[in-house]
Order: sequence, then structure tokens, then C-alpha cells
Amino acid sequence: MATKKLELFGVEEQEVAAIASALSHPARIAILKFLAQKNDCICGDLVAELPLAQSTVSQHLKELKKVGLIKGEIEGVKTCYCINWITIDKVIKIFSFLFEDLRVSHKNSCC
Amino acid sequence: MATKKLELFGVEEQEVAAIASALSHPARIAILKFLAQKNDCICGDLVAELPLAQSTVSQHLKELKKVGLIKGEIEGVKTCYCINWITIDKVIKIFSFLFEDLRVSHKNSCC
DNA sequence: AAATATTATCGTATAATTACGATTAATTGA
DNA sequence: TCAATTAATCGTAATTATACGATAATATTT
Repeated sequence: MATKKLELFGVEEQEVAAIASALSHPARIAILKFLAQKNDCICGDLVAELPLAQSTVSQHLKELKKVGLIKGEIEGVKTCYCINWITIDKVIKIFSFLFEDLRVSHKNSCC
Repeated sequence: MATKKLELFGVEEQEVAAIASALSHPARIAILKFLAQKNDCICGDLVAELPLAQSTVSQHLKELKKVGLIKGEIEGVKTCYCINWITIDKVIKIFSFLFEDLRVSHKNSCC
């Protein structure tokens, strides 16, 4: 009964919502900030930094990787994570477009 | 066991996450776009526009109102909704700050 | 080869989200 | 007053998200 009806909406709406979902947990924002600061780091560094279990951190990393906000490169037994700046740029553009779109269509409706 | 540990993170992380949560469903993006286009409208207009039941639309409106992205003014038996542009401005600033912050701390870590 | 280190995945429990129909509350119109 | 309109809320079901411990998988070190 409560199946998400995501597919009934436009592609832009879905895209914005998907990005927003990835950013909708403070742990994931913290991960992005930490990665930006350190340039890159391994999972263990994040586990040491965050008040969460290793498996939980791993789950959040997976979520960020899913939308391409971060990249993970396996280096032997470790995995080196870093921000995917290309996606960050894309995200900035998508949000800018949304907010600009809101403003423009609002202006057009007013006179 | 799976209680959200939101409070264990910084205020900025929590703030960004809360806004992102409000934007994390395509129906709510669609509502914002529709409101911007029409300037304002009543709940019933949105129900006619979206592929969702009246109670579900009402729930999404509540979610958007919670973070202040929209305002609802009761006019007799109807409720007139419109976008709160002040909050939109604030949201733009918060996102801009986040992405700029990521970039700046990244630059600082690299040389 | 055996022990260690690191991370992903599995299983599971709890909580939050999404959705709907039914009901309630409040105002307007007949 | 009574019916109709409108929207919020309640109750409920299903799905998704969050979190953890345990385990598995892989590579490194001894």
C-alpha cells in the first residue's frame, strides 16, 4: 500500500529528490566535510571520527557512492575514499537550476 | 536500536540534513514548483495536480511547512498555500555555504 | 601458513516515511 | 438548520532507513 510512487513524477523532480536524499543525514554531510578537509581517507579514519559503528559508516559511504558524490578506490586491504568534484559541480548546478526555476516561474505568474 | 543519532552531529550538519530531508521526495519538489508557478493555491488544486490522495498531499504540505519552505493561510474552509521566499533564500545560502566550505577546506589541504 | 588488519556484507531490530481510507472539524451555502 | 465543501488528523499497512554485531572476504605481515 505504501509503495513509493516516485516514478509518477518528472525526471527533474526525481533527480533533485535523489540528491537531497543522499544529503539528508548529518553523518553523510560530516563525511563529505571530512573528506574535503583531508582530501582523501580510508574508512577507518571516518569510523574514528564519527560516533557510529564501522558497518554503519560503511552503509553511509555506500549511499554517497550510489549518487556519485564520492569515489572509493580499493588499495590492498584498505579503501581510499574521496569526493567526486565533478558530481559536486553537477549537484550545485541542479540545485541552482531548481531555485532559479522557482523564482522565474514565480515572476512570470505575477504580472 | 536504530534510534537516529542525529544529535551527535554538528548543528550545520543537522541543518543541512533537515532541509535536504524536506526536499527528498519528488512530490514535494513538484509542490514547490507548482506553488511558484501559480503564486499560491489551495490544497485541492495540488490534489488535482498530483497523483496522490488528499491525505497524502496534506502530509507532504505539513512536511514543507515544518521547515518553513511554505506558508499556509486558512481562508474560511480553504487553506491558501504559498512559498516562503525568505526561507528559500536561507536555503540557497546554506547550500552555497556548504559547497563553498567543501571547496575551501579541500584547497587548504592540498598545498 | 598463520595471524592480523581492513572493509563489505548479512542478519536483524527498531524507527521513520509514505500512502490510503475514514473520520473529524470548520466554514459556507441553500 | 442542514447539507456540502474543504482540509487536517487518525488509524493502519507497507516500505525504507538507520543502526549494530557478527561474519566473510581480501590483502598484508609475521
